[in-house]
Amino acid sequence: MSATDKRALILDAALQLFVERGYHGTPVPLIAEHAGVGAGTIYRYFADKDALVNELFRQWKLHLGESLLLAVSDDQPWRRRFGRLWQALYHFSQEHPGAVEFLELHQHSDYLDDASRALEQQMADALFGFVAVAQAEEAMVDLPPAAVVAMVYGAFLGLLRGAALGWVTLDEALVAQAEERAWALIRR
Amino acid sequence: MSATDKRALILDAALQLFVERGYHGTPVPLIAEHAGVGAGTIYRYFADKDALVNELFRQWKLHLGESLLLAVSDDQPWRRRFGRLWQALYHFSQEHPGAVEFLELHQHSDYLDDASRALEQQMADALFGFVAVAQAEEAMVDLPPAAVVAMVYGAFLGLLRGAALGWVTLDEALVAQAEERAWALIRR
Amino acid sequence: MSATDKRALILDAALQLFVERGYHGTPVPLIAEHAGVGAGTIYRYFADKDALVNELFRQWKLHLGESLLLAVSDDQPWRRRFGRLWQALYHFSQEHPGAVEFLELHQHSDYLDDASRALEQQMADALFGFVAVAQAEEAMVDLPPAAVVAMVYGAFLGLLRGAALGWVTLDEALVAQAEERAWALIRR
Amino acid sequence: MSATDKRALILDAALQLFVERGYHGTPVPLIAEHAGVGAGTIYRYFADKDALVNELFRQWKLHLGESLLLAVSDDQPWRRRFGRLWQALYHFSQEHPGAVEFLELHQHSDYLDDASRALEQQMADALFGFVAVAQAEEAMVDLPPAAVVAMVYGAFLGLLRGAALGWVTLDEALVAQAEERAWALIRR
DNA sequence: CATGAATGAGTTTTCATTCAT
DNA sequence: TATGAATGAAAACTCATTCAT
Repeated sequence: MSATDKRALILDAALQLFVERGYHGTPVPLIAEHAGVGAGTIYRYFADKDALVNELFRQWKLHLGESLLLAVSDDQPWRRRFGRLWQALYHFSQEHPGAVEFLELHQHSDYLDDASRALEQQMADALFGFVAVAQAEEAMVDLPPAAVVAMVYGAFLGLLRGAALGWVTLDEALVAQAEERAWALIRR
Repeated sequence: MSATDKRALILDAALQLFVERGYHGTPVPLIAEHAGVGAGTIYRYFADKDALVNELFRQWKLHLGESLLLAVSDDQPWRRRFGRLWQALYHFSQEHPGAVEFLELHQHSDYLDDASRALEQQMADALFGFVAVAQAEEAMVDLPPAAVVAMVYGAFLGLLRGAALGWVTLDEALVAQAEERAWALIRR
Repeated sequence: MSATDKRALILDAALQLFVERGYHGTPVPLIAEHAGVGAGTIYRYFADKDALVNELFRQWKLHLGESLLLAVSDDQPWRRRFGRLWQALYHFSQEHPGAVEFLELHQHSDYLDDASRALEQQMADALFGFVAVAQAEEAMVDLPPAAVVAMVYGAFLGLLRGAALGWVTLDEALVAQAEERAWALIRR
Repeated sequence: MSATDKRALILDAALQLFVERGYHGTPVPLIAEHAGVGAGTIYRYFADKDALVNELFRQWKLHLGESLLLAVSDDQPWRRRFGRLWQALYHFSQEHPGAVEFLELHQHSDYLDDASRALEQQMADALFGFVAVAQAEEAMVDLPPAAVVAMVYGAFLGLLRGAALGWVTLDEALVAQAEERAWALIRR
């Protein structure tokens, strides 16, 4: 097995466990066990547990950010661009189970370092900018862009959480309906 | 100081610390320090740390549930009833800082006991029922009730999170606008 | 048992173990066991193992320094003052077994902090000053004061080491003879 | 590179590191890194870390012993023989930096094996014998031979330590003066 | 009742040693 | 033969919980 594989196994195991049990609730040896490696091996790839969680955060934040930016980059009507964003979010959450939930776990955390916080700010600013442009073209409701993003993203996270709790069954049909409602939330 | 006071001091300190640092990230002696009591004293009021967090969960879940049910219990037009619900949520979050955030921290947690989970289910069912009735009266969008609740509650939590991160300034005006948009999200 | 007692028990146990096994060769739980306390207790009195060894170093460096300075502070002939110094060193080493050896373990150590090093320098300077004054009065050989101190102190440490290895039996008589020879080493 | 070279590289790296950080404070992989070999390679030349340190000890103990015995083997006046011993010690310490210090690190160590201890005893006995003969010829002070060796060797080590701490600058001139004083220490 | 010093089980982290390449 | 990634046993350190005061 290559070193890259092992690193990836560790990150994957950590992602699932952090989502299920939280950062402080997850012992490093448990991550190792789930990754199928020795406990000491984790410290060959990450300086410490903090470095691991920060790398995980940045990896998924970047990955999600790229997916979302790609979705809205086309020159399309705003309704269509929003639809692609919403679908990208959905498909990302399905293809990378736990990743979106993980990114939300850590909002106020003591263990996120400056680089992680800076990246988070950058991603947020990109979304705020997207909303601001739409507002300038009178295609989106005139709330502070951060509030628009917060509500839409919050609504999506609500669905994800509902699915995790077994209250909602997320499928293409429901997500399409939800997209319609989310658009109603923000369209002018 | 009465015993009730001390119990309340402990619960209040625990609430703030759990929100800031998470359950596993908060040492019991730190709770004691913030509460202004001895570490041993906590164990005179709660069997262990698990019992404390479960009691806290149930206390606030009940409190929030009562506030929300009270808000929608009047016989009013649905738009009005939704508005009262939204405002109740907002005022609750302002009057009890941390409580709403705390309740969301613990969705999949290992440490919530059966009683807490049952209570959570009960509260959720009450909200789902509210939505179902509104749908029966053709006042609300025809999504699964759980999805409606998830999106609206998620949107509100998004605003709260945005406020905590300093991205949004929550005030009466913004919350009223947000209410309007949230209604757009769910109205038929 | 008072907190001071426990602190002293820990310091005493650490002194003996560090002399026998070295700093890095002594696990904290072993210190705890020898002190008759729990392993966690050590961390109530000392921030970490480094803080413990530094405190130990400063305690004995100060104590030894006081004993030596007291010995030479009287206004006496130089031969007599040296004799008192030598005897003080001997009695200190007998009354506080391990302390002198411990102080010599740590000459180039990574774990001594700035305060410990500063104290060491201060004690050394005091001895160098003592020699310089004796030289100014033409009572002591005209080598660099540091060299004089190094040789005399080294000769004493050699005896101590010889005693520890069972090669020499240190008693009043031998120490008195050795004092005579050490004076021959440095007198003008 | 020959096997002998690699073995020597490892021993040299270990010598310096053990002097700087102590045996227990020196990780094997660090020795490997300083030696420019792989960590696993060390175990092709030495059974384990203990075997390495014992081999190092015996190598330098033998080497130093030979140098000292060579120095005193000539049939010369005792003052002259002592002078050659002292100079041999000095030159050995300069030509093999760290070696003399290393030999002193390990006086009471748990990790020295029987062979190393026996060798140490043998070297000591040789020196004691040298002193005993000198005493028999009434050329040396009538202390126990071990005490004479301990004081002289200790005085030399003191200078070495003083040099390492930057308190003394060891050069030919100082060492010659120090030799004079050391002789004063032991001559009848 | 209230406390906080004490503790040992549990956590993070290190490192001597092995072994597949 | 040489390597260095991998490991698990052991180290440093934390913290939920107890109990003497």
